[in-house]
Amino acid sequence: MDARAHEPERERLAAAQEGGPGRLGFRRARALSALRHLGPHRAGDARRGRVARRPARAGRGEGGAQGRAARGPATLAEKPFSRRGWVFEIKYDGVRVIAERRGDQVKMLGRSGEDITARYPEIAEALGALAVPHFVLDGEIVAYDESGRPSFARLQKRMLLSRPRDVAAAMARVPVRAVFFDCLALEGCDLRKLGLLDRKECLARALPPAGVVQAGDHVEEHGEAFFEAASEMGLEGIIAKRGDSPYTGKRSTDWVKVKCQRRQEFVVGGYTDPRGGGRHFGALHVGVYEDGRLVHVTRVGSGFDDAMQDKLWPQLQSLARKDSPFGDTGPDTRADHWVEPRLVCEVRFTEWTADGGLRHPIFIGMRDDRKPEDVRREEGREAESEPLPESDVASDDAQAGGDGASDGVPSDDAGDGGAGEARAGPVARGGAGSAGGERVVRLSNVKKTFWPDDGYTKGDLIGYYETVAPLMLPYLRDRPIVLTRYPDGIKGKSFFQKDAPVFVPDWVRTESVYSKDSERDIKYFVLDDVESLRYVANMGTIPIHAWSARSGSLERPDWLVLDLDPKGAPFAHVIEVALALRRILDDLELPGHPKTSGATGLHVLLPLGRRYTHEESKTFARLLATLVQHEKPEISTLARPLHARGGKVYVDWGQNGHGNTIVAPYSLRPLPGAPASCPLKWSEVNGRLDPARFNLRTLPKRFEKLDDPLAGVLGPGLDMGTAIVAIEERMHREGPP
DNA sequence: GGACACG
DNA sequence: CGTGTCCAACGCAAT
DNA sequence: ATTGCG
Ligand SMILES: [Mn+2]
Ligand SMILES: [Mn+2]
Repeated sequence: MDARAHEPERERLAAAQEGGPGRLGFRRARALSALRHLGPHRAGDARRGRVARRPARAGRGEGGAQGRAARGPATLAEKPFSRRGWVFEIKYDGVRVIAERRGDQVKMLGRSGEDITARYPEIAEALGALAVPHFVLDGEIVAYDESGRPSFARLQKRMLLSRPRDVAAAMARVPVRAVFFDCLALEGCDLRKLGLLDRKECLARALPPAGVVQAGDHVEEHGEAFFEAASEMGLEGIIAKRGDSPYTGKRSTDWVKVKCQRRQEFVVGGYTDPRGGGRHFGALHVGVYEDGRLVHVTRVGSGFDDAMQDKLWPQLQSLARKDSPFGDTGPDTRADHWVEPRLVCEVRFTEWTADGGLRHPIFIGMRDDRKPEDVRREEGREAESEPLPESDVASDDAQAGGDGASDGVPSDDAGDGGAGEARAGPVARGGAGSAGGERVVRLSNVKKTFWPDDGYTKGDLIGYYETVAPLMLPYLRDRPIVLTRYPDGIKGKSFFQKDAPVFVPDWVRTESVYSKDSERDIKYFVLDDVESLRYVANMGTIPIHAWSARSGSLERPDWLVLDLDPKGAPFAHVIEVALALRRILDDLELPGHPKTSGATGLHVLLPLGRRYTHEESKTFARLLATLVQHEKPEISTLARPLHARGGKVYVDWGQNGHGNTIVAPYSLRPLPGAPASCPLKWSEVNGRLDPARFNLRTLPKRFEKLDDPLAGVLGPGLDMGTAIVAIEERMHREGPP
């Protein structure tokens, strides 16, 4: 999944080391004579300059319960060190594993000796495929987050599974690898009495340096440079071990851990102006007390969201003062503003710099349980696990938390499901700014490829929406919408966005809607005009999802939607179900208009004319869906769980509640070919219908000479009362569903 | 994509 | 300048 | 309470 993505980091680490002081001697351990007959794992493998990979740092503070329990109470060092005879390894944030292979038999044991082979079948398989048929290895199973860093939170999604079904499903979502750092036995030789370096030499002969199973890297002697590079990469930490130590498998006092991340409280003494517009402030000025006076330490501008800025801003205003509380120990320019030093915040960082600043400061949160006067520079506090502080003697029980980085791949209807990988794609600066109230979008990166298979760029995306704006805007105007953003194109990471960030120019309309769930107002985008549409397109928005209700009548939807979702079912069946629905609507004298979802499904919209509530709409939709399913029981279903659908078309009536959305008519989809959700005439709903034919390139042409077939949806609404009478008559004729 | 901080 | 880090949803029902 | 789904 992400193998590629890590390569650059690996190179960086290697480079950082080579350039480092004294250049690292990758002294190869002497090959063991007993094992000389084993060739190197790869032809010509000198393992030169190979260094650790694997960024780390999310997840539990402590390198995983497993590691701790099994590897014993390694002491914790405050500072990295370099020492002859010592070996330095990356501290992986994973789960301990002992893997044994005897010919065809592979067995993996967890920390307390439980058999975890079935839980990680891909690793067992990779071990079974190695050239060396007999071994016992000690290592760590690791999962990675989107940006390629080890994520204990992700790994937990697999740690608890046991049913083969669940495991198989999770394999695709949470790929894992195993990194081994020790070799207990190889080709029948017990290696446990050998020194660590010798065992690592054997390890390198059994395992490749990269892959689903890999030999963990290490360097000798030069711990500081290694630590430096590890910190640079955001790794969790390093472990130092004596190079000549025999295998103990258990507690080892000659192991020393050094963590990269630190955190402590700081006093807020001011803030800077934001560089762009939008935010209240750019960064906070923070410091600590030293000999009774407040000393400036750093600015910290990363880590708060808009909500935190909003919360902080009034407090900063009320504490405003003219001169710097840091005296002459900090900056004082026109862009700096000062406050009474009464607020305390917590900051995560990698290290103190020589001149008393911080490297990589990240704001964590405000702390009101700490008096500002008590805030001093602390020497030895390393960071705990990120989401929740946790006692050191943690058990292995799960706790979600994590960085909340759900790989939100929007699906809407019959979705692709193609989750994006984080790619090391080209990065470019650029801005869409509000030039003094001027309704002009400054487009950025218009040549960036968004659909690599088709060669369409972000400029094409924006151009498309500009072109179809006259057709599309009637379905967007006055409506809260939800963006699905793909800033790096359809293969990149994606996310939903409801709340308009503070930096959007004020000429883009927003509508505040209270969210019960998050207990706050969400400022939804509202796209009333082509400029606003261009603005969100420039943000990398591909699909636009629209509410069925408009501002001013948010509880009274304009339409009802029935969503026909295949998901394995043949498209011909979708057509057949849609036509059955149409016959029912005709029978009941109800209006209904079809559109493609843009993926593989069809939407049928019925005008409601703001006559009913969302609840009423949903109830009526369920009634209609039931009639359809009754009409086509062999090929349609009302069952939501995928496994219960049995290859039938899902008649989804449930997307008619408050706050539910549909892919807006004419909206593009993040799929190869750039298909659009395209309104249809009923006469087009037949066996020759191919949804892929309506796309970024072709759709504008289609509507040059075709009126919007969906227009009726915004017209007079249907009458449920009349329809229900007709339904009763129909049931008399045909029997109850 | 856009906001930071850093080198 | 370029680089890296952080942030950007929610409402359900089923188990 | 956690997950699956859209
Ligand atoms: Mn659908
Ligand atoms: Mn980006």
